[in-house]
Amino acid sequence: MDISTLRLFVEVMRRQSFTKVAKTDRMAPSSVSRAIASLETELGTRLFQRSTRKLEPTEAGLRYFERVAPLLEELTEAGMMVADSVGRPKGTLRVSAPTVFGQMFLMPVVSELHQKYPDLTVELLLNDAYVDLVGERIDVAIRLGTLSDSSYIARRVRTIKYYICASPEYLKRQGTPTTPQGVARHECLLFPRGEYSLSWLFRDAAGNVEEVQIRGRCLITNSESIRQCALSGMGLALLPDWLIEPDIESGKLQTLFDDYEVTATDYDSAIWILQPSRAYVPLKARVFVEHFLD
Amino acid sequence: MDISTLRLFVEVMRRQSFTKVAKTDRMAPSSVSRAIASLETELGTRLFQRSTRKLEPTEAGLRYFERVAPLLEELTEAGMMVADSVGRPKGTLRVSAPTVFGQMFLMPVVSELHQKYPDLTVELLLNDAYVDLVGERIDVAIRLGTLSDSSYIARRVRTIKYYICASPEYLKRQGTPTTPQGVARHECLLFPRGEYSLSWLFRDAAGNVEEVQIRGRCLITNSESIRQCALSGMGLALLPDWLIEPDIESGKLQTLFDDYEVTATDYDSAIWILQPSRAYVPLKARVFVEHFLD
DNA sequence: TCCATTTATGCATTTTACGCAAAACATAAT
DNA sequence: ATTATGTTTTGCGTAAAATGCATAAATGGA
Repeated sequence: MDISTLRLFVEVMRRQSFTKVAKTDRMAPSSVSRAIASLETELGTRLFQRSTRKLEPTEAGLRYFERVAPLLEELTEAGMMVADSVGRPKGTLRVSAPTVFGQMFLMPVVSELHQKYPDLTVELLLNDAYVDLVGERIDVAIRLGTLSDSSYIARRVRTIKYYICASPEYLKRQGTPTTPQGVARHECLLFPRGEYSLSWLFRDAAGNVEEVQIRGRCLITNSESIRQCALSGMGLALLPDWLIEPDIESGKLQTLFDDYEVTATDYDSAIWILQPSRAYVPLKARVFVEHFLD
Repeated sequence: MDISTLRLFVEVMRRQSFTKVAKTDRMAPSSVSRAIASLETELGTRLFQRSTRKLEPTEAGLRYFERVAPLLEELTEAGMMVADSVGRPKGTLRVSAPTVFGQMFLMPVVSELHQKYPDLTVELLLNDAYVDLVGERIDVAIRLGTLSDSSYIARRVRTIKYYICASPEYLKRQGTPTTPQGVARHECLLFPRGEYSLSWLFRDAAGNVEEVQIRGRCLITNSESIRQCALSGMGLALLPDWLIEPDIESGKLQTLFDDYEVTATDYDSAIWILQPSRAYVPLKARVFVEHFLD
């Protein structure tokens, strides 16, 4: 019995399709079919009840899956453990991160790692949708904002400070608001995340919170695009420090209300490093986190 | 990576030799060598430091072994679990038992199982030396006497009663002893187990214990041979009930001191069923135990 | 009834595994 | 030192198995 056969079995269980698994594993569907069939004859039981349109795990298949899947996890862990004993990270590291953040801060880390460790391959999965770390076999993930699920090991890197900002050209044209309530009279670039974010919260040094209703005709669910709009003088925007720091330094954006703490949500926002909780954290993951934190 | 490769690795770790493993697995030593080599390249580390005369596990090899060996156990367990879900026992059952006991009581069980379950193979390992259940992958073992090690699941079947016995011809010729001390004047057939057994202990109905020094010029470490000697009228023998029951019924042997409890050791002796302690006891093992207990 | 989709199978090709023989090699004995 | 011995490794030819493609079969929905 081959371990790759067992991995295929687990994948088919997860994806509920031979062809899908075959596609992502770059093999012929017939190979998957044959692999499962061989496993079935070896075990002496049918693992899936399958027709051309449906693929349904057998009772026995489910039980086998529940026992085998964690064993495969541990097996790869054990393999990585001994592989790491040579001292140099190797193999493939899968990193998940928000698109823009990854482009800005992870690309340098990746190239650095590539230079330093020639046996290491890095897969950078940049997308802003939720991804299941264990399901997608992610080693390290960067998350922004507040964490929802946390069956993972989470490490808070730092708090994100949000700035109200605009281009100097816009401020010269429309004037610079001096009080929080003054913002309400400005055109604002909004990130419509669900229910809230039609108001911004201003917390002054004394801790007093003031909520200001926001007006704006441009709502985009992509902070990079909002930044572009702000740069072109379309209005005020509330953007995270990491995104606009270069623009502030170059003077292309100007920040307002620096001595306030401004947020669109009432949660505090941070940069997080997530890792799937497992007994052994592979060297490649440790090295990546190290380099990311500088 | 093949699971059989991992099994080979574990076996080599246990046996500390490529050739020995190859021999018991009926394959060429070169195949073992290549299997280990492939595993090493896959992991990127050397697992054994080997010369032509020595085979020494690497630090990494030892760590890998410690993690992988139990995983393989669990993997086979999982396989058996689903295989058992079809209801009929199948595969190979490995049973260990003392030689004579096995010949007398296990052969019928085996043939019964063979008839009832055509997909079941039984390996009956009859030897009187100590065997390591997990190392030898034994499913069920029958042990007689007192248990020493017990990291296993032990089940006491029944107490063994020992009888002083002799052939009628011998008793007619030499006379029948009527008191325990009378035994001392007889020629006795002895089983020299280590230090003790040069005296027999008589416990009467009231619980009083009397120790009698035994004299005998025939010492054999095989109870079946002692039985043969007793049958041929060479003297008194202390033998377990299960061994001489047919002889008693047929009248070829006659028992003495039936209302005493006679032993050669001060421990009480019993028939035990042992099973390696594991999360899942395979159906074939359960069925064997059932049939053995009638 | 037909269509779209998915699994299974036949077949040809490539790849891999296997065992034998011989070599390489380290240790023990002479 | 030299030989002897048992063990791992390698070369090589054969055998077996895996793979992909093309195609068939089957099924549920339009």
